Amino acid sequence: MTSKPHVTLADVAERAGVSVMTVSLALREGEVGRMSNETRRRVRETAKKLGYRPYVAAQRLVRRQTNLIGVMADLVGRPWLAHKVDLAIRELLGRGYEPLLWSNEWSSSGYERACDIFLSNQVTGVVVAEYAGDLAHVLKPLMDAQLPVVSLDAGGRFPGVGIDRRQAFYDLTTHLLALGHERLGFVWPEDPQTAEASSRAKGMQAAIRDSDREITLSFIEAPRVPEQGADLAVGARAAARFLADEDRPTAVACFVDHAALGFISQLHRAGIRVPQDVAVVGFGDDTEASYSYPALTTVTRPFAEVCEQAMDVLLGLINEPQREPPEYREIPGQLIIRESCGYRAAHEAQPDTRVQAEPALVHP
Amino acid sequence: MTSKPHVTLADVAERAGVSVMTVSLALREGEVGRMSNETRRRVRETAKKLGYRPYVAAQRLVRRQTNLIGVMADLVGRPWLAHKVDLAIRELLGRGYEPLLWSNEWSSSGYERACDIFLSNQVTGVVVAEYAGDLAHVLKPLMDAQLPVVSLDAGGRFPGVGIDRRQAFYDLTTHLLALGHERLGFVWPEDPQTAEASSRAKGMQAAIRDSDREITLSFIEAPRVPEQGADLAVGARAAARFLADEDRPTAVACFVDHAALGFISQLHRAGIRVPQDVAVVGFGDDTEASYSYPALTTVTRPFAEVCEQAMDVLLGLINEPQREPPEYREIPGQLIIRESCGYRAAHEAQPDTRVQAEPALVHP
DNA sequence: CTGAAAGCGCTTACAG
DNA sequence: CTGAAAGCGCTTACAG
Repeated sequence: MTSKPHVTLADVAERAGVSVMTVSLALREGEVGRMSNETRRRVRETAKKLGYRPYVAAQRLVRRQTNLIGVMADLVGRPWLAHKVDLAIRELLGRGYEPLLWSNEWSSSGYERACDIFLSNQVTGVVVAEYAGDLAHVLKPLMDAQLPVVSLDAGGRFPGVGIDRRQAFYDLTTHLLALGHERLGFVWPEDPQTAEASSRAKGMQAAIRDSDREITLSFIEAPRVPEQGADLAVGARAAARFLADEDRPTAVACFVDHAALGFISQLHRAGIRVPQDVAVVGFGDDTEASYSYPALTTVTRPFAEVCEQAMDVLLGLINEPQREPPEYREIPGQLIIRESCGYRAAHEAQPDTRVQAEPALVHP
Repeated sequence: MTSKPHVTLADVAERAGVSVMTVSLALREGEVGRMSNETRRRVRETAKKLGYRPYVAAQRLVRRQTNLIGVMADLVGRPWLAHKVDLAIRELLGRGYEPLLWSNEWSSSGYERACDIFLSNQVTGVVVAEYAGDLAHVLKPLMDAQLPVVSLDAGGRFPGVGIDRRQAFYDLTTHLLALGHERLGFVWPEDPQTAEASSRAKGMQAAIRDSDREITLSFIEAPRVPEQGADLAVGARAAARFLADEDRPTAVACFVDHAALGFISQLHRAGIRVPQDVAVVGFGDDTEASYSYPALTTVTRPFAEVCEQAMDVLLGLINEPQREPPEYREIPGQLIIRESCGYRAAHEAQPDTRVQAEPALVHP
């Protein structure tokens, strides 16, 4: 109603009978000692009584740097992306920064709009939490502005930290081979990048090479349609192709847990048992993976470490711009053995069981 | 590197040989006609060449109102919350506002911090997308500042729009009763609110009353631990209680889809078939619901309508503050019949099938 | 059609 | 220990 609905420094100053400058100083945290305790106390009390809150737009205008960090991600459709962003933002807040979040589905312009918003808000750095094909090109405005950009498990075109998918699939494959499987499958979405070219496939192939055995690896690619639950759908579509195959693999690794869940649901529907007829493993250790039946063997995403280290990298870029930026590096996850690969009899296992041991059962 | 890394209006003005005022005017969208096309063109070209972007902090400071809307939610743990927030933000952007998102897990202070941030940024309105027990108390600072607050499916303590859970469970129950079930169960998390007091239970009881039959309804409450996948865990824990029951219900309605999925996975593990031995239904139509086995009978959340209408309410509160705020209202979802209630033989059904018809099979 | 002045709310120097 | 002055980048009146 009133034309000036908020309380300003000047209001507090007038009420407390001091200057604006004194109020500003009194309300600051660190600055103890330069001011009489009596004045400080009186000012703070007045500010509190009036419900004063500093207006950040004014603070940002006058300070040399904002404490804003742009965060680019897709929040929808993949629960673990929201989780990753959540952890990253907590790290930022813990270091005194504030997040300016932009999710690419919020506008049809997506990344372009994100860059606009970040630059118009004078962010001091940017976290890219989402891999996209032409990232380097799309983020050019940020590079032109010489903004520090960090990749949060979004590929190695920028300094940052990510998850080692090659290692994950190396470990999954090694485990499946130890169980006796000789015909492996790999489920992957039809993508700009082919299944063979993925780091996951390279991990599988390396494990096969290291086993010194005769192993076949077949790639099962299924179309990905942009929709809610796209990964589940990829798994379900891949199952149709798998079922049509005459010489089926006995063990299938899916590129993410949700694909494995979609894959398994279609096998069930076709009367094929997991793990008795086919072993299935995923990647990511999504919460659904431990509450499905059978519970999914998978590899964790070490987001906590990834986020912490990536934010360290970002702060390094911000605070020491003259230093050579570090290389993008990857952190390995942890193999979690549950029911879906047949390591334990299904009825023994608990949904939450996290076994880290040598395989005991051997597949035919 | 340079102490003034960004281009300002003054820079553009100097380069184009006009005043700051003229640049400001030339760069505005609507203001065509008041300025010579030649000047406008030259200024815009110069601005583009220099890479000028207005600094929003300065704009906000000088304008009477910001175009910021605070959005409070939990982004993590429940994929559909991210989806809801996503839709709401798209609505906001389409109406010329910008979102200032705060997720309650980002800080231990949660809501309190959210209010702080919103007020410090001088938002013109707030969307509350997350139901929490003591909401009215926690949001008091917002009310004190006379900010328009809208509930986005977050309960009726504020004007806004939500989903009609009572109707959803009325419809689910009516369907189960038509299938012949007489012993029903309702899975609910242990909560400040008891199962009996929930609007879901009221919907079930109303459907039972309206059926004029002798129906038993038992409440299966299970502890909820704050963790990733909490709803799945509630379902799994409820299953343990269900299995220990001597006189088990033949049909169980779970408060959300994820609880149903957790519930079903434990039944499978115990060798109990769904839907042959027990019918299970959920609520929400999460993507996992259509890709599970059996695919889940459930009720949709009409988030698109909810978000659109809630944002209309918010804009009404902002633009006509003198008018009486409208009542909180609820929109019904749609019953989606899939495999888990035994309506169709499991092997006939497709994961995506959305049948809207009278039940044909009768239990038991 | 264009410009000089004032001011949004705050902080950073610099005086006293 | 406290205050008056200048200014961050922009827009809103108001002159010419």
